[in-house]
Amino acid sequence: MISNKSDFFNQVFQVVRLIPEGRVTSYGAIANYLGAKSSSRLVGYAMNASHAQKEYVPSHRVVNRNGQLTGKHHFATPYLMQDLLEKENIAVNKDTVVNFKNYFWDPCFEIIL
DNA sequence: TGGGTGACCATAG
DNA sequence: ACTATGGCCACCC
Repeated sequence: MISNKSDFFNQVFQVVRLIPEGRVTSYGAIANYLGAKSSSRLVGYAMNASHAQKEYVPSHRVVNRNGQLTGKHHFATPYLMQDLLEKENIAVNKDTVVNFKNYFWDPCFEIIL
C-alpha cells in the first residue's frame, strides 16, 4: 500500500519518489504496480503534473518501455532530462538509456509489500 | 454530462 | 522490419 488516498496521481508520484538514484523504470511498470497495467498513459499524464507537486518527483528516472526519453520535451529544457540521468551515471545515447535493462527498476519486484 | 486528450503498450497486417 | 490501430481511464474543459 503506497498511499491511503485513492488518488491515482498521488500514488504515481509516491512510486516515482521510491526509484533509487542511478535506476530507471517505465510508465508501464508503474501502472502495473498500481494495478492499472493498461493505463500507462495515465502515468505519463500524471508526470505532466509532477513539477507542480510540493515534494520533488524525479520524473527523469521514468522512461518508456524502450528506454527512450519520450518526456524530455516536458522538462524545463529538452536536454535537462538526459543531463539529470547522466549525473546519476546513466548513459544516454540518442534519447535512449544505454543498457536500459541493466538499470531497470521494477516496483513490483523491488518494493517489499 | 460528455467528449477530447495523453511523457504508453501490445497486436495485427 | 515498419506502420497502423485500438484500448485504456483519470483529468480538464
